[in-house]
Amino acid sequence: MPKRRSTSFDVARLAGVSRTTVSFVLNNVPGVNISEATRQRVLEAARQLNYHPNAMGRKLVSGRSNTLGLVLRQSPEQVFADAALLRVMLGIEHAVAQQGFHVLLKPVPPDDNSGYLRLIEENHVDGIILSGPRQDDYEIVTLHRQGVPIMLMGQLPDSEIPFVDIDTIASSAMAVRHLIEQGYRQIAMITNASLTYTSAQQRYAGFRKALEEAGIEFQETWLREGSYTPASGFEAMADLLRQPQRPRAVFVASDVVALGALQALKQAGLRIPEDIAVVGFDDIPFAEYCDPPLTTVHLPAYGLGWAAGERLVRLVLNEGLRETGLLLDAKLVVRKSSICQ
Amino acid sequence: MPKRRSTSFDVARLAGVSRTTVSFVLNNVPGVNISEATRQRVLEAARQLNYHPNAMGRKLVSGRSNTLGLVLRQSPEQVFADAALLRVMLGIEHAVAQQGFHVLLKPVPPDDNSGYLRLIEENHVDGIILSGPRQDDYEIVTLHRQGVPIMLMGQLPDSEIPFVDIDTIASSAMAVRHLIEQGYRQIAMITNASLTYTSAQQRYAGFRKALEEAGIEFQETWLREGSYTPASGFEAMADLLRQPQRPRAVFVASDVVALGALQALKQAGLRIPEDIAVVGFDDIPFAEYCDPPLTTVHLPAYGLGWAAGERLVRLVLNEGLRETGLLLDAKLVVRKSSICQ
DNA sequence: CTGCTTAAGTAACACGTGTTAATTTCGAGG
DNA sequence: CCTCGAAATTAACACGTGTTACTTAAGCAG
Repeated sequence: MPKRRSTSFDVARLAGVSRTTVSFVLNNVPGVNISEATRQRVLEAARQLNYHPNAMGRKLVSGRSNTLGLVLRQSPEQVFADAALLRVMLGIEHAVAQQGFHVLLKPVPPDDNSGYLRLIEENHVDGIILSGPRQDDYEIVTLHRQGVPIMLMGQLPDSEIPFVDIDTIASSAMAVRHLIEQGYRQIAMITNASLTYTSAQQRYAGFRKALEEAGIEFQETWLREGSYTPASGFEAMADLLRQPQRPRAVFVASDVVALGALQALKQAGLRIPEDIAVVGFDDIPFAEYCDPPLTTVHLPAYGLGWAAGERLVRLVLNEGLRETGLLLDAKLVVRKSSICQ
Repeated sequence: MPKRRSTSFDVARLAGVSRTTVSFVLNNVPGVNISEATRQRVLEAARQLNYHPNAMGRKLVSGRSNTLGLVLRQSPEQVFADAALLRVMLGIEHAVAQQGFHVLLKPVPPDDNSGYLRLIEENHVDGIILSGPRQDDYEIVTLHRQGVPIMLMGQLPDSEIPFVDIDTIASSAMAVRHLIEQGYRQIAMITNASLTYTSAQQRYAGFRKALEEAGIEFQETWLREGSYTPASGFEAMADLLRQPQRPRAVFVASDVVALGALQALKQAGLRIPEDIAVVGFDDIPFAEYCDPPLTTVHLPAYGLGWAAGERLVRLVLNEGLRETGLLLDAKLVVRKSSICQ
């Protein structure tokens, strides 16, 4: 039971060569000549000592930590409610693990704008994936200017920072178009979050776009703001039902919020979709098991994470990107909540 | 715009002292005498150069990385379905961040038993939090024997490895007792996972215990195995309903699985809780917004994470633990699915 | 045998820090 | 003026690796 971890020096001594040779052999350095005999001797010695190069020493000299920071700017409540986040994380991890990178988790509450600076100041991470970027986040712009590799999940208007996102406007327009094709024309909307968030704005824009294309005029009184939680959806929907004129369909720009909205509808004694149709957004795992199953826009969460990770690694390795932004396609998943038989 | 990060050497030069003095001042080393004048000069120089000690160098010499690995042994599907995981993660992060530690995310599929060995072999992390330990996971036992700090989330029978968990047997017994107190005596169970998992076994044991205490004899035909997903719950419940004799209540040992079960009940035209009562486990955020809202055992996910993180840090810092295992209390959340008016 | 080229291997430096042991400074007591 | 001890500061080593420049051995043509 060897207490001390064995170093490259130990391997060198056992193999009867220099430490340099060990490094050459184990890293397969190209353009260096090592005889097959010594190569085998080194490999055998390394195996025998169960040698694994210490990451620290390696990092120190290479200047790279082979670690990426995943920074979550959402508040704890939002994080809890974000069912897609886990899939995003797995996507990131699988993508970067292939290149030998690791993922460091760093939640930073919205009111703390410098909490993640240390990660790169102290060289803890080589780059940052920022989930839920906020418009007033100047630090991230500064960081990007200084050349720190950054990948946004979601977009930040008027910035040159690379990002990965879905084509939100097109996707939400697709969802609303689906309702229109089903014959609905009196359509309300509940947003996923306050309209100060980029993503909320875009989902709203798609809604407006689809209405416009169909020549349907928008009812200002049929817009409500959700805020990530089922509770907010419940409130918004209850408030909507108090309006003199009741919409025939609702586009709720978040499945989580839609869960609350569904409950409000049931409490009001309304049938779905007979009395009022509902379409959500995100396709959380439970959307399929709602009552009724929820028609929604499938967010390719795993793919988003994968793309973000893969692209950030390219940035760190200085391989460059073809285009700054990448927009993935979302698909509409039609279930019972919007199909009036 | 200084391209190169400034080092402690730069600070030393600017302050006109040696690098050693800089280290002493910035680390507030006790028992060393530094005149107030030079102390201020060093601090000012550090501020002026925006100096932050490079984590690599620090780690190399201290032998500690100040990073903990969060290893997820569940399959991707399980991870997706595990709604509590995010709260656990946040709990861990908040607890260890207070002590200056970071969290590295490392999903390791069940069929890969050595994927996380590198994390500690290469000294990437100082300790490991293992979520979803498996019985056949010999590596973790070996690691523990070698003195690697490890904290389990969940228990591993016949092992001395420190763990954090809820008192699962008591908690699930509490849930079943609640049903019994409501007057139900014909109670079926759907497990959260295959009974090869410790957690599934314990939840089942609690079920049996509550029945026994109430003098109710157990019906072998009323037990079904779920496997983390709503789909598995749907199947299990549908199969249960095919039995000649129908139970009057069901204890589903996972809210996620329960969602599928609920749907199966509705498709069969049964009313909840009038025809059949349902109690879940975990209290996922959506349990409150099911139809009907689900009675369930509230898993203190954030607290579990926090405790695991805090205790692992103690292990890493060699502060020792009072007891190997820590059992947190879970609470029953009574909602409509089990209250027949 | 000489001179040149190539294969094989290594000494030495760099990375940025923490820490021990040694050195210098300085004031006071004799 | 000398000495001694405490206060203040630093030289030097350690951590474990990657990499450059250099040395040695060997092969081969002339």
